[in-house]
Amino acid sequence: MAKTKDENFFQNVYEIVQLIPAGRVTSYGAIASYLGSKGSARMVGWALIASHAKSGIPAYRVVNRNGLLTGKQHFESPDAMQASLEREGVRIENDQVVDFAKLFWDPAKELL
DNA sequence: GGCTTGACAATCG
DNA sequence: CCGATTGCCAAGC
Repeated sequence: MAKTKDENFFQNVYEIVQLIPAGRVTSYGAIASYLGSKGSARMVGWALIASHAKSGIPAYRVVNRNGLLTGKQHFESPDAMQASLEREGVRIENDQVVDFAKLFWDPAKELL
């Protein structure tokens, strides 16, 4: 395996996303902050796009700060993200996670 | 090597 | 309350 420093950032994102418990969600900013690149939540989103090439990355558990399924458009189907979340017990309303504050999973705290 | 884009976030109007 | 703008950082062209 070619372990280049560049993949480090992506690898970190993949690991965190896979560590998200079912029925829970987190935000890009939280992951970015945990990685140290706080403020650059976009990088997390970019890594998630790359994660699409790799199976086993539940990217649907990652939503924006408002709990809005902004990235659903990047899935096979715009409804796949919501359907997957609802299947795990997460209720979605108007493309937004219900009780997002309760379901929010912060790696900096949970993985403390 | 520089400009553009982007699954965000925060602020301004 | 909602639309537009800026900041952030890395990848793509």
